[in-house]
Amino acid sequence: MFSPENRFRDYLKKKGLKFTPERRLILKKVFSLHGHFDADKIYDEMHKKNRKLSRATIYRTFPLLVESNLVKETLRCQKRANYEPVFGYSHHDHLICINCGRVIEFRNDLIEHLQEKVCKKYRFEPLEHRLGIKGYCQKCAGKRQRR
Amino acid sequence: MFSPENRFRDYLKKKGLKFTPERRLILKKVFSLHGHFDADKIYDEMHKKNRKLSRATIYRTFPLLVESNLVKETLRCQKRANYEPVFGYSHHDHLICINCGRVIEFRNDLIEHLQEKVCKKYRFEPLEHRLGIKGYCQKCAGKRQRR
DNA sequence: TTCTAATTGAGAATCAATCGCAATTAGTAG
DNA sequence: CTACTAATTGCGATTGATTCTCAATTAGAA
Repeated sequence: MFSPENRFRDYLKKKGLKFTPERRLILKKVFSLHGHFDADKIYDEMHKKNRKLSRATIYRTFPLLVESNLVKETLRCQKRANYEPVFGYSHHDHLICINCGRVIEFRNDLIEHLQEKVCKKYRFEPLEHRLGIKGYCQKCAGKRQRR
Repeated sequence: MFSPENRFRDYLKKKGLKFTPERRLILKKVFSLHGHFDADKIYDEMHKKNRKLSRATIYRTFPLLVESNLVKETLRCQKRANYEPVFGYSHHDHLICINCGRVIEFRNDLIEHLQEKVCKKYRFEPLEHRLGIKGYCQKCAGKRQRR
């Protein structure tokens, strides 16, 4: 009963917006990629499959997906905005290579637990957190040494 | 003996670069602000004080300040790149109240340590990390309950 | 089936950041 | 101190991502 599409339809209806073929396609593509994506990625994938749709539509659809809590924007490492699905995926944090853009996902329960403790200490009620570590991945760190 | 300027001079000399008046001015401004800044902030501050210098020079100087470990780029959540000084400032993370905007700074060495361990595990060379927890501060959480 | 507000695509506009180039200059070597 | 040269500057043009404008189209309620 619960699927990204259902949630998206509900959200759109509640807002008086329409569930168009374009929005359905973008939604499907987003959830078929199983990972991070950006506007260009979606654009290219669509055009590869011969389904043309404009960049404007893609850029207009992303905020709706975020608002309906289906995806979230990740900490941006480069210039372009990057997203990842949240519906059906569990929480994790990121290592972001500032050279090649590679993103390594990790989950550390002890860190999560300590965050909760910090919140308790300050009587802070957490809703969401982001932990991003920027640096060089193994490959790029190696290349740097050799310079 | 150790000052941002000394460190910057050393860095520039080591790289065969020059310590120009423009670079000195930018450096001074950056460290007189005691907080986050971006290219436009520096540009405006300069022009307020009647010291004109071009945006290009500012954009060209920031990477040098980062490379010499005087400032760091914060993980960007908005469009424009944002920086903060590191020389003379100690690391901290943030609890951010999404209701009143209050920012609580905290430091937890165990979390820091665990982050290092994660990096080691993935052979990732960390340069900078940012942990932000969004939610409600004590005051605002209280108000919410009563609603 | 009708009607209307929402949506689309295409291209123009915007905004941050970078680049190319001619004129200038810091700082080293005499 | 002077000459020299590679680095630097400002300017304006350029790039690249994203947003906007607007006429034509369409989802979906009535």
